[in-house]
Amino acid sequence: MRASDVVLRHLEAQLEDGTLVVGMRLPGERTLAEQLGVSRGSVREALQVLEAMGVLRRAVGSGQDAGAVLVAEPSAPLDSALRLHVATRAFDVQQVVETRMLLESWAVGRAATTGGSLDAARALLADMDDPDLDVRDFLRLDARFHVELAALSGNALVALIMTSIRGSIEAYVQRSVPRVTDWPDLLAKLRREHHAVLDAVAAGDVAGASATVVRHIAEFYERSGLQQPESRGGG
Amino acid sequence: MRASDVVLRHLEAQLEDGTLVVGMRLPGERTLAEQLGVSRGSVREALQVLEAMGVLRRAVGSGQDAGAVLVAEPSAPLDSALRLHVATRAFDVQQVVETRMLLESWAVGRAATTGGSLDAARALLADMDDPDLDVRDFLRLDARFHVELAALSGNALVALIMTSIRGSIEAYVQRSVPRVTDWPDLLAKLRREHHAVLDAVAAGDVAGASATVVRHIAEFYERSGLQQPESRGGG
DNA sequence: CCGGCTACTGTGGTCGGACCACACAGCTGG
DNA sequence: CCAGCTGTGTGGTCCGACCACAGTAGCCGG
Repeated sequence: MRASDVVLRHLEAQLEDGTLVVGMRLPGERTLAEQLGVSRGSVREALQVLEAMGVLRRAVGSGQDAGAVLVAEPSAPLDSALRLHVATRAFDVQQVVETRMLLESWAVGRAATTGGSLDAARALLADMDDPDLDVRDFLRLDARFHVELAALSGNALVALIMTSIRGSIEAYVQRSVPRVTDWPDLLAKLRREHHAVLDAVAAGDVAGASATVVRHIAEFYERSGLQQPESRGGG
Repeated sequence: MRASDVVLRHLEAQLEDGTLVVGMRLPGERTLAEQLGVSRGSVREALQVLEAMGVLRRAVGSGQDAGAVLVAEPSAPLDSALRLHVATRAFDVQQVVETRMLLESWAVGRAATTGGSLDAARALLADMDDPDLDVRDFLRLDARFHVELAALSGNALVALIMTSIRGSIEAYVQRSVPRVTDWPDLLAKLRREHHAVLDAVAAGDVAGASATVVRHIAEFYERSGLQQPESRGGG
């Protein structure tokens, strides 16, 4: 058992039994080290892992915001883990895209039945309708729009996985920009489809929303050269 | 920019451009520290994060297996991250179960169309048919069976998320054991349904496989008291 | 009495050095 | 030829020191 594992287990146990709750401040590194009988370096290694996992945030200085504060940022670890493992070629981009279609088609279908507020999504679409928008800015807004769609499902875990998936393939998408020959045409198509998806959600059309979003995603990846046409998923 | 971030970015960049590939050994901590102009402690903090992310494995001693070796264990980070964030109450168990139904129904549907070998899954079912099996051992085999189903979809990312989801709610499932009153009856039902799912997959019955597995999961969580009956997902 | 400047204190961030346990490689003596 | 010892490089751990930073308390001048 490594010393940093002792720290990790100690903190995880306190999280689980409610001794530590989100928003609370951890003791200082030196204090923690003395309490657990390990060196400050070992404490730091453990805290580094927890920070990477999105469980805490560290800040220097003094006052309320300083020190190690417990937070709940579950997207942080999934994001970097997916990115790292796409980098190690543990998955190919195609499987990631396939998973994205699966989750997103379910999410919009769910959103169509529950009927939360679509204001945020509509606002994003309005921003994206700006004809002077740079392609890369458009893609950034596009990512936020799709994450917003996932959030409308009401399932935080699905929304989180969607966010991470977008993040992990973000670099690939941005890199595909020069490969597309007719951006104006593609952008117009994407804008049409975005509105169609949101209209279907607003109308409560589950099947229509799901089908539209799957087609939308598949065709985008085909035209940007990131995916082979035959490998569609979702449903 | 923290010193450990310098190390992380350096290694991630080398992973991405193929300078580092899985199976390769990293330079020693002291060497890496000197190359990047940071202290060994900072290198260790970065390596600790990468190890938690399942990107490398560290071992003391000398020889081929010693040192920091690049691996691809994408399930490690998702597993601990999900567990940690369920502990911080960032998601409730119900959303996790809902996501599980979504992914697994898609996976068995996909398995029904692609038609890989079902031998491993059948072997697990044979083990689970042992009438002398302890309930907790049955649940362990059950977990492996469902992960195997997800793997049959051919999508490593979906299988991975499934594995992590199972891991994150494993403790809850095991804790529910005392609450179930009629285990023999429930076990018989689960066994019947497992065979039904696999038969549907073998027969290429996409809709049947998906519907069966969703019902199977939902009813298990209802009877074990982990989920409210009305919140079924999947599609 | 008030405002601004100035130490002071506690935080994380970083560094260098030292020592340990470990495991393999190679030498050495029987 | 083989057993055992020794050397070497690895990660694991600890210590002590210093830094930058950000609030806070207290001082000092107006």
